[in-house]
Amino acid sequence: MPKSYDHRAIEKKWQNFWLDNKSFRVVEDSSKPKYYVLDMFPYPSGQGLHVGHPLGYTATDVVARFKRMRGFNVLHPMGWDAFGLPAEQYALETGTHPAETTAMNIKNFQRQIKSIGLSYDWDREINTTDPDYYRWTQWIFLQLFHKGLAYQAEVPVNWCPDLGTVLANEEVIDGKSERGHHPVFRVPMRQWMLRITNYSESLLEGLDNLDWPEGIKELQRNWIGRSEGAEVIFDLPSINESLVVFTTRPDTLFGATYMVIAPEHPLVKRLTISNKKKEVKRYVEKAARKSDLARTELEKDKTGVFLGTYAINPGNDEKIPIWISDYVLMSYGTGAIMAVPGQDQRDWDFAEEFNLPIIRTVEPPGDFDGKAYLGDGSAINSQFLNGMHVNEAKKTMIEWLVKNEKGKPTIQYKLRDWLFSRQRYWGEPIPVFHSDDEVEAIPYKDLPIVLPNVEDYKPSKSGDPPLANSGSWLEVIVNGKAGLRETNTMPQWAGSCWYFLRFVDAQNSDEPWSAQNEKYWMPVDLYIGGQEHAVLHLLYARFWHHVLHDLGYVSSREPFKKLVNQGMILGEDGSKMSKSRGNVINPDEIIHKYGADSLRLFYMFMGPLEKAKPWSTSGIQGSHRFIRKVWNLLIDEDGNLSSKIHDNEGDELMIQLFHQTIRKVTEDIEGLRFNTAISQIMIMVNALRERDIYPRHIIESLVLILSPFTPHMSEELWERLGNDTSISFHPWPEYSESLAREELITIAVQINGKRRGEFQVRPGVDEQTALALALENVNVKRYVEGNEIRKTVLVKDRLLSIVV
RNA sequence: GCCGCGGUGGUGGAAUUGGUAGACACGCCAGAUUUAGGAUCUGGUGCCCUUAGGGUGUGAAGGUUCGACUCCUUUCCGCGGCACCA
Repeated sequence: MPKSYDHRAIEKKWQNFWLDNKSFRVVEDSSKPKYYVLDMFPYPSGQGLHVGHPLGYTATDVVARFKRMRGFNVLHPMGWDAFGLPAEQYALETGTHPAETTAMNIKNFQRQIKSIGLSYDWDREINTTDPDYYRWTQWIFLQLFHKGLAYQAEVPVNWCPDLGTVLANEEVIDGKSERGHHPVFRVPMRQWMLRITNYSESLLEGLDNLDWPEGIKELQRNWIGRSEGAEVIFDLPSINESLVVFTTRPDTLFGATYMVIAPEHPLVKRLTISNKKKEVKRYVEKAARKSDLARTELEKDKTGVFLGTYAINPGNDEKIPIWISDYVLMSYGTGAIMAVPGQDQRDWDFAEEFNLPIIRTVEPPGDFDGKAYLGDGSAINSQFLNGMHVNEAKKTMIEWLVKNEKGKPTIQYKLRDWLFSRQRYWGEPIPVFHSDDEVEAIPYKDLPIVLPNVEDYKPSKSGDPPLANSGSWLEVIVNGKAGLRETNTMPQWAGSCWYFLRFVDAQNSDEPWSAQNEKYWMPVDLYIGGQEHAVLHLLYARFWHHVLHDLGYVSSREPFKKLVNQGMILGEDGSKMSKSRGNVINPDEIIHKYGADSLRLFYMFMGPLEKAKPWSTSGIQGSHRFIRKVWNLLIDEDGNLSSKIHDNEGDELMIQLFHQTIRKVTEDIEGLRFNTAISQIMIMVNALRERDIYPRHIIESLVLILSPFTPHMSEELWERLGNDTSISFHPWPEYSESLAREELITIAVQINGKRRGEFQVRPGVDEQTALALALENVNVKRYVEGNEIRKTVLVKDRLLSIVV
């Protein structure tokens, strides 16, 4: 039997108490202000919780507990993002059904999460692989489909043979799959796409008013990649047609000395003269075969082929040669560019390689020694633009283009439509069927389309999904029309695009959520998760939310008001935690050894939430030591409440410190500055320990303000202090500004900018008195004596600066 | 290359409408207690000078100011993201 604090017994006791009493079950209550605090729900992997997970979870939990004590009605839910590759890969290897693996992993995650003492409302737990959940994921897909935002297209996709699936652009990194690093190739296939590009502007604008880290907003802005420019029409006399190019620099039109179109461009064949056909064909085929990896590797050397025909530069009616090159992408703009080597480095490189003319149209500064000049300057060699600076020249040229019907202003985005189908088994079936070459929606009433049991999860080499072999499941008759079900499934992102909406009404079996609950809870007030979801999840979820808003299903345009990214927990050696480095810390072991409260407290004390910080064994020991210190403050060696606790106001200094502490802790938790909140509590505990008497009201408040961080110990101490209700909903202590004020303050004295002494005085002292008091100090006197005081500056209640 | 974030003791970090740099904690040193280890308690701890006291110090260099971790200029280093997007 441990003499002092027994974290294992006490933590178990209160975890059971909270679960048995459903302490954190929340119901809508319009008489109370709401607060929705959300974690990015995890993918329940076989590895169990990583040390990184509980950091964010603890932060939201501290806020949730704090807000409850402040009188808010707090929605704090948890769920499982359980569709996805690993369970399916595991099934391929072992034959265990992904549903089985998933259930097992979820159980393990639940156990781990409960052992941290997180205050979730488990009645709202959700699982994206549950038909009662994905029924509504399918429902939302149909909303998109009926709105024309989901469509099929034969598109070049990122096909990954090793994974047997196509991947989204976002899932391909340097030509390899994000998961597993397998090579990825460009192959045309029939795919489902979501028209996220219709929402480019909306998604961009929405960012402005969000309380998100600037970095994440910038990342999304870059991803959307808006650029303003113009479309310019070039005539193609050889085929008697014209071709539109996009440029951000219409002012450089007079420097366009050749044109480049993408190798995949539909006009390539017709624009090629006969004796170039062979060469062009070879180049086009080579470009098509190139994986993304190869394309990036060959970044340095420009390649291309002259087609033998010409376009007419609308600015000066000059003939310019048309080339193909893989540095022009079919997927951006119009797949064709006007090349202006004088003002674009890529065009310059190409022009140098193939001896094409270079005309500068912007005067570079005298000392400019580079090649292409991208900066501002006066226009030259540009007829009516000459002398104008870039911005004015752009404007003038666009006006000219419009007037002469040679072009118009336009905006381009880098954002592409979202490839939404996967040739995999473990995902939501797409609720449509194919009949006579037509695709039709499954009626809402027939949802969910439940994923059938199959024996073979393996995708075929041809790219046919596993569901293609699922026999009678495929056959469907809707309104007398027979057809075959869609065999592609949705990507893993689908379930997480709306889970925060399901939480507001998790058990509703008639609709995905009720308008009433949505209006009450949404938007999410605080969303905490890893930075790795900066673009993918957060952009997709915002997209769906914007659509749902346009359809009138949600009341707010943006789902997540405030977003915070927790920093990574590094290994004790300061590098990324990984099995191969052998620096992985297992949260289970830490909780067993030091307790959940120690873990929570240490996480919050380590440093700023957003920062990456190394794990520290002596650090967790320190937190554990502090917890025992607090315990020993209240509970004596025999396990009784300390006899030093008295109904007593406390001495003046203690009262002052007490109010300062309440103030700082309150403000710091509000601002998510947990580390400094804890440090302030430590200061108060240290001060209390020096006293012979512990004023009861201060001790009670101490337990209260610690409770968001160390809820188990706080509940236990609260009970031992004689309370018979849970601390979790007890009102947060108030502070008094006047009692927090210092009676006597220390003012530092600087002479010529160097600190030479200090004196104590009541607050609000004026400059003359301060100077007089300062001069009483021997050391100060020494520096001032024999010199003339030229100037004094008094910083109120802080410092007096004397210049001699 | 471009964009974003960061650089403060031996370590994690405090402190920014410009106002006592290093709070709090870890570690370390000394002492107390203990059969020993551990635990606990007390004191010390940026660096340099023997002390009073002084010098110096927030990646580097310069600038503004009575006063700069904080503002400005230049520069170095680390981390994350994007990468032929016309």
